[in-house]
Amino acid sequence: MTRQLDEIDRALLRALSADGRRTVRALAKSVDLSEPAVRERIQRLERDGVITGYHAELAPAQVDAGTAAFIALRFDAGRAARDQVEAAIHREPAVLEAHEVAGEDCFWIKVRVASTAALADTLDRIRAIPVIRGTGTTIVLRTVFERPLLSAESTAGAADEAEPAARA
Amino acid sequence: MTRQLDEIDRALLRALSADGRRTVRALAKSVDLSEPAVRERIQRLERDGVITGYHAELAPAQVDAGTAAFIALRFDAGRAARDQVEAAIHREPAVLEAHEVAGEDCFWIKVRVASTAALADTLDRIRAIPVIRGTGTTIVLRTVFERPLLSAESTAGAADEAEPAARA
DNA sequence: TCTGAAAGTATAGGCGA
DNA sequence: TCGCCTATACTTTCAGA
Repeated sequence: MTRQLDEIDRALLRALSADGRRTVRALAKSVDLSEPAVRERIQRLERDGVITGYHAELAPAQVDAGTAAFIALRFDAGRAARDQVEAAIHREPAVLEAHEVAGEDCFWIKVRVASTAALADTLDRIRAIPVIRGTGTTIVLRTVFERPLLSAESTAGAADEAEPAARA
Repeated sequence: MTRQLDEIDRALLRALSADGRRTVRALAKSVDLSEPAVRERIQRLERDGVITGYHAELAPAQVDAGTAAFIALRFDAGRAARDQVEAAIHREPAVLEAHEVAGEDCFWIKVRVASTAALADTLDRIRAIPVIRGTGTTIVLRTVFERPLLSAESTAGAADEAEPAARA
């Protein structure tokens, strides 16, 4: 059910990806359509699951999440074990991403915690999941950058898009 | 310059992290403060860099980003080489995250592209950066979940927070 | 904390491809 | 029929007392 997106849809997605609070009015101006037309499109993008939500981006260090790490997980074969691991890591608030990867490891997860001590605690709880057979932790010394999907796409032609956001 | 956040600030951050478009009115109701008081707090959180932006979340598969991979980069020692790599990968739209990590590898980056063919192209360009000495790619077979900071925190007490969002 | 003005959002009805 | 437009009613935000 992959909708076909035209250039206007993509421009709206780029704009909302960069600034999720941009007003319909501003969007309408930048794509040169009327407000109702733009609202229509955005609602369709939401309904069709192209836009899956809107979120504030927070500075990790300011919300007790200044320490990041990737953890590779190896665990017993079989769907039951995998489901158990998924449920357990989903319950850990520090785990922000979980990916099933090719290769020897089964999962790679990204965690953000307040300190290395907190990382140790999280790691202890993960190692305590019964089916887990091993973990490998890679500490992040510095996050160079993180950005949302599409935000780096060239705006090719439409010379708008500035930055930050700030409510209104 | 780490601001001290009280429980109300944290509740606001949780709410905006889960739904970046929630209105001041709704937020005010959920934390039981007046609207101006809440607006005040949010503006301060933005000014102080706790909230660094607002973004729409997009379904990767629908925007030519259905294939994810992590790439470990090894490159020449020294600040000049590092700066060069940073600049080069920042120019690659497919690179969504870049982290300097402890261990043998220098950087770990996360990429999202349309296909494995596109991944090969991206990888070629990265390998072509002069100072790069080696890469190691780990393909993501399936992303189990991804979530924003704070979104998994228990709402402890305030029984609100539902979901998706959708403009108004 | 409240109130009025300004800005933004939603809905309806009509036009043209 | 579908997508866009104009016009109007409504909600939210914001500044000053």
